[in-house]
Amino acid sequence: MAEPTRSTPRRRPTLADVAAHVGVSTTLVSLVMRDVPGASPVNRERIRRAAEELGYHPDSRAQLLRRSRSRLIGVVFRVQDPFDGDLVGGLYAAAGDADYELALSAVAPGRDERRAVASLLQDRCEALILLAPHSPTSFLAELAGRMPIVVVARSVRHRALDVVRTDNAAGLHLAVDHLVALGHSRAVHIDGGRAPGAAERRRGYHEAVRRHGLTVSSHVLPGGPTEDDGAAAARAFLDLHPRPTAVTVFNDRCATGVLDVLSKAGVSVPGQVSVVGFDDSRLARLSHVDLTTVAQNIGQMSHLAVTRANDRLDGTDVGERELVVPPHLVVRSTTAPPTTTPSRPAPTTASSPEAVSLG
Amino acid sequence: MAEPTRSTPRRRPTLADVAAHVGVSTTLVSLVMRDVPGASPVNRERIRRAAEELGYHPDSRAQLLRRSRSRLIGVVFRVQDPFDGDLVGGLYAAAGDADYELALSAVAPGRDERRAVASLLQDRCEALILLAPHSPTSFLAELAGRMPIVVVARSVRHRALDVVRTDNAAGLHLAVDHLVALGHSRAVHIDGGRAPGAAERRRGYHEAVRRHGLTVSSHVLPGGPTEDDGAAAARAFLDLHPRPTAVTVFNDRCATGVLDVLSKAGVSVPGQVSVVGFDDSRLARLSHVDLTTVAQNIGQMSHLAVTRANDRLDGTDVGERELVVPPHLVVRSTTAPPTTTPSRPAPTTASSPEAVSLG
DNA sequence: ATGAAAGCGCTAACAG
DNA sequence: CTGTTAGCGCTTTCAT
Repeated sequence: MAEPTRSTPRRRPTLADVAAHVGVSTTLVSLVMRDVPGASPVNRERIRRAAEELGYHPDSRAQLLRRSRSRLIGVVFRVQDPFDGDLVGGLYAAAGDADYELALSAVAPGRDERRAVASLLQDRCEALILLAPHSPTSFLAELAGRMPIVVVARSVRHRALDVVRTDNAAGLHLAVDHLVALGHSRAVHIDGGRAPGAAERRRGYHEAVRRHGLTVSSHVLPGGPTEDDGAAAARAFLDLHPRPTAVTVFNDRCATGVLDVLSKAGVSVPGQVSVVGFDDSRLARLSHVDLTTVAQNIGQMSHLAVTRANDRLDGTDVGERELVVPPHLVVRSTTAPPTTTPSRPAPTTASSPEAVSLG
Repeated sequence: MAEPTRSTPRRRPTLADVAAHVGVSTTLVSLVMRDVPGASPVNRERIRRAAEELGYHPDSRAQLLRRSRSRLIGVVFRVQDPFDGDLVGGLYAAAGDADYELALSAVAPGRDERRAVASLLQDRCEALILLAPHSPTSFLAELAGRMPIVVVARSVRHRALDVVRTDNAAGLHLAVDHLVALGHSRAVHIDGGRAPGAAERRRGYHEAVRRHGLTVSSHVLPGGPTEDDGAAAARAFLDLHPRPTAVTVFNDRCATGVLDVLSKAGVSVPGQVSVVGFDDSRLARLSHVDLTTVAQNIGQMSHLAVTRANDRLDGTDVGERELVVPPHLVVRSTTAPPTTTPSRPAPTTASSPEAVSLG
């Protein structure tokens, strides 16, 4: 009878154990475990079998210590953020393709970015990918003096930092174009406050609105990145007069808060108001939310981030430090043509006669 | 002029570099860096300064390789799950207190639990904490033959596995007690299907309902762990006749879906229907959701998981393999007394005269 | 195709 | 208080 409840597991087997078990040198075992040529098929097979039997797993610490390169990329992410979660998924895939391992370090309550980075520094990562970091640029720049740093989803302008981000302004162009094409002429943007990307999205909204000659529509309601921010903004929205028929929102989380308040207030979406989000997060895809939204290309962003880190490590000469990825619009069920004919521009507010121009 | 854009960062400094820079032995530097006694204040200071100046960070791979113990605990978590996110936060805190480091390995689309575990196995973790794993028990048991395994938030019964979980049944007792105290007598439970914990919560609901002598109320509507599941269940709920005045839901995500559909259907919460969730996730705390819910004690669960791993590693004799943590009720704004007087028990269904007993 | 030996950066004896 | 030495488990020359 075996003793499966043994509380002191035996020492983990080493290369030498496997070698001794088969009766060959550690060198040979090393070759086989790494799948590199230089061992006879016979030995290869015997060694494989022995490793399996002993439950041998190579010790990555020792490997890393010995190898010239660690092929390890550190990733700092916010353990609570769904968008970061998606990105991490993409990064795993991209890293695998480029033959890198990932070391994850979370930012959580009680664990700030500095700590997350410090732990990665000790792990011998060759480069760092930081997801939407909020550390001061000076800190990021200092880091970049040590190793390649790729910042994702935050726009930092520094000659030593690589950035991969979505073209936020373009995203709002898409959103506004869509609304205008549906026939909307009175829109409002609920912004993201000081959140990363908020300024660009706000700017994109203004540009698009101006381009279409919408006049009264340039309202921006203060919002923020969270559901609560959206809920608060929606309450302000309900007081607007005349009430816009369309609203673009900083991100999906915020949009969710907006939708909830509208729903509770008896305002139908998209019947009375059309809503467009940003991110195409899991949230937006939920069947009962089914939010029209601007999708960030997570796969491509992940791929670019890893590739850029790799290029830096290889010393490949890359051009731009900033990689801007175009988003695309995902039309779902929160947008539709406005039902009421747009009321005439209130004489109190509007000065321009061409209130609606369909682009 | 410095060259801050230098694309080939210099080799990272080693203990020997620092030692040479100060003119002492590596041993002394090692002592100082680890904050252990045995160096003169003068040298201590000089070494600290030199390390800082050179930007020295100890190489954790080498440390781990040399030390007898790694004091590293591996954590497998679902990168998408908000509850796992909370737990990871708690685990960092608990690990810090017990002087352990955490190695994170994510389960993501394209990266299953086996891979997540395999990578941890190579990292020389001494023990593994698995958050709500879905691997077969046989796999977990096999793992437990190698090293201590602590399973969190899933009930696995195996003599080699430690489990830390919430008392799910007790949670539903709390929920039902609360509803009954408010005066409800017709309730329904939207369950979690095959999700971990769902069966226990369902059982807890039934027990509580029976204990209170509620008769008609034993309905259970099929649901699931996601918002979509909740939305679907809510649509079924709306068709119920007579409509229950209270509903307990498998978890907060599912409850969110329920709330949304009710809201869109013009059913007021808590006016016409009271809703209780489970988890006390961030979702529940959002001001516009403000969900009454059963809170899992994340801090304690994290603490227990780390402590248990530690005890196993120390060979401390621990009793129970299963640690069951009591939840508590957080009353927010989705529960209130029923407004309509409970309709008399329909003679067709009810046989018991004491339809409502207030505990 | 295979093996012997050196050494990655660090810590743990053991001297002094 | 400080230095010397050995070796953690592995990969890498360099032999054979």
